[in-house]
Amino acid sequence: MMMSGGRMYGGPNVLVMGNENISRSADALEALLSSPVFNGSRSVANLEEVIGNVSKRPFYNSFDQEETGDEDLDDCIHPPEKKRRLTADQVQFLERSFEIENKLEPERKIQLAKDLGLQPRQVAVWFQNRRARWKTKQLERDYDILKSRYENLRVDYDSLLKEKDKLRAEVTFLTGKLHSKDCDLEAQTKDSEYVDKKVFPQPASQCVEKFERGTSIKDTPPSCKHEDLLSSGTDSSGVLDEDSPHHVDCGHSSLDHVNSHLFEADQSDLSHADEEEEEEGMSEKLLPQTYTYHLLKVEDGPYPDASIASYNEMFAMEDQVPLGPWWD
DNA sequence: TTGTGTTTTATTGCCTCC
DNA sequence: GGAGGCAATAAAACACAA
Repeated sequence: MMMSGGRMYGGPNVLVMGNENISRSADALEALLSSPVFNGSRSVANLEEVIGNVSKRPFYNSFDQEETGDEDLDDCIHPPEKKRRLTADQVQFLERSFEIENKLEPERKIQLAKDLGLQPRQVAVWFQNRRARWKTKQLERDYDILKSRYENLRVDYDSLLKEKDKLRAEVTFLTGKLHSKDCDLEAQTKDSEYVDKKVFPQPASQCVEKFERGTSIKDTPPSCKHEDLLSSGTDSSGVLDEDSPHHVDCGHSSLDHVNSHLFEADQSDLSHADEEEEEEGMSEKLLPQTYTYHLLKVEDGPYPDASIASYNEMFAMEDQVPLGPWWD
């Protein structure tokens, strides 16, 4: 006999009717109704009405077994029966009932118990355990659904990542292509512009100097550094030797033959330019856009600082997306 | 046959609701 | 405070490989 929280339960098939031991009135009523005294001739007629084909096998747990008051007394003296499983028919009936409604009202419980030849308490316990099993299954289903969704998202993410890399490579490729084209075009433009018109906005030395002081270039490419450009062919005043092959645009031979002309440009333009620079504090502004472009491209590509920053940011941000199974 | 893992039935203790 | 639900757990029943 076990007591808990004011409740009293007999063994699986043992019922003790002592009122002082039954604290749950409903259980007491159920016990009374389930007892052989009140329900000794219980049949499965109602069950047959509902499911049609019911085994005529006697239910192990029913009280249809021949019992007498003496046997009840024996149950008090002898250890209780071991628990027995419900028959397939009982389980089937309970399952159908559960499908209709997974909660059990007292009337329904008593009716089911009657129909199945069980104690109401057994029916209640079966429903309780059945709800627990259903909940577990439901959790498993939910888990599978979430896992499946996660896998789908992961696949999507991976393909997007690949696409991103592909696009990035394409950008790099096209950028390089654009570069070389622009450089060639530039060279041609300069050839025709400076050679034909004999116009140059400022001396190359000034040009380089402005780059050094400029705000848009963090590091002048090593091969195009101020020192490199001035190391040979410059006099103490920083004026380039007219015979020296100085290439602002590194590696472009098309400009080689005009350099001497370019670096001999009138210094008067420079003084004016300096004034402008002082006024606006913008060294780049005084440089021909093409020079800016060429010096930048050597190391950073053809992007102004802002563009480079945003470009890098754009890709860096995506690379930081954490990914990992949430259930690990 | 037996050891072991799984399923089913039942109990216990706690909690919420009325 | 009683009734009933639920989570955790015990224990019997069952399945199955070795």
